[in-house]
Amino acid sequence: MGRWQPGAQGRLQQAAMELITERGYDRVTVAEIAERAGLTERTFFRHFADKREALFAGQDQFGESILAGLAAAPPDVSPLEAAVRGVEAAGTWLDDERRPGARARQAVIDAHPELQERELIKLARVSAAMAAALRDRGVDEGEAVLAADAGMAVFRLAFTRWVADDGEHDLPWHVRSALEVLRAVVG
Amino acid sequence: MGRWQPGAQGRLQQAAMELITERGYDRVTVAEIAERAGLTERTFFRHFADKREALFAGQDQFGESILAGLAAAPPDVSPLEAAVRGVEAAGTWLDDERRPGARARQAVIDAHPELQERELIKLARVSAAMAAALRDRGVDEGEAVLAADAGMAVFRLAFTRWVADDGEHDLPWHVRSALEVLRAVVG
DNA sequence: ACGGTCGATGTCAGCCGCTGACATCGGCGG
DNA sequence: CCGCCGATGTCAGCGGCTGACATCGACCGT
Repeated sequence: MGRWQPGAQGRLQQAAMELITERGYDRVTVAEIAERAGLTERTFFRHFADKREALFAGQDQFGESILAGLAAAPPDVSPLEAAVRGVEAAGTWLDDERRPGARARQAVIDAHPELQERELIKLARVSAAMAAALRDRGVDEGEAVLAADAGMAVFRLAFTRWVADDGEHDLPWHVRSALEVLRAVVG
Repeated sequence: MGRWQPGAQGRLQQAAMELITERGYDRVTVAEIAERAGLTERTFFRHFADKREALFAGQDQFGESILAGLAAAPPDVSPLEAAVRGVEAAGTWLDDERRPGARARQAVIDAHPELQERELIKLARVSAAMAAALRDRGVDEGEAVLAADAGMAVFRLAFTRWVADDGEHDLPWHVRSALEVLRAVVG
């Protein structure tokens, strides 16, 4: 056995989630999170760039699965369809097993503006990456940006409904459903 | 003449903008901003909730002009058209005279992630307010959200192009232009 | 004119997020 | 067995932000 318990980062994430759900984000200090994880405040900041980030680790995989899904779309589909294939792929990553965790996490985020800010910029960066990928496929700049933003808007509505949903439909289903709503609104 | 020079808030905003463009956001302290404005750090925080907010005061008017524009749209236009009328109205508020200021401000924001976060949540709140206004008009929940988000996406693209534009077109023109792009992408 | 209230500001102490610099110490390769 | 490496601890310190209390000119009513 090593000098340290393994899984420091995971323990920090879990401790953060627990304490924040118990007391609320701003009534928990980083030192307390670290203490519950058996570490020091300084070590917390070696694993996460700031306090908020402890709740957003793993989001990278989410963004990558979207980009992979977009890249896997045939070259002849429309830009919007390609973007939707991306968020649909993320929908298979967020399967039913992850729904309770996603729900709890979203409740925490919805209750704290500073966490909403962080989530928004993460989504905006994914959207920008989608737009860049579409441009690389030869899509015009403006169309790429709007297709990516529209795809992300579809995802957000789908995700909201999936989180509120009691297991009747999976996330890809909600994505397709939201896409139909978008078509009705714009078309 | 009063005990204090008038326009404290405006002086703080100007001082913040100057110092940040000179040195960059994170190399300026609130105490320095306050000092240049002839005030103390504590007073800064009586005018602004936090350091970032000094660069976002006046945004309320922007959001209100959007909502006013939306409310002024005839009841028989489509939800998306109503949302676009809103952002178009904001486009008349951001006239040619304000373009240099908007450009400088946007350059500062683009250079600092924490400011981007703040901008994103402000736009998200305006979008949520637009969606609520559309719901009040009798629009279905999902359609309202997507129409508002789509309208905001159109605005963001239009604003980006307007800022980069050398005065050839005004913002409402860019809004209509971006809307056509959206229709091409989704339709 | 006077006294009292009000409101914007100043002052001060203090918490917390976050960082740089340096020390510690077990694991592991040579 | 030695020495390097890497995760962690320790410590000092800055800057954002807040609560509590003091200050003092303006304004209002008498």
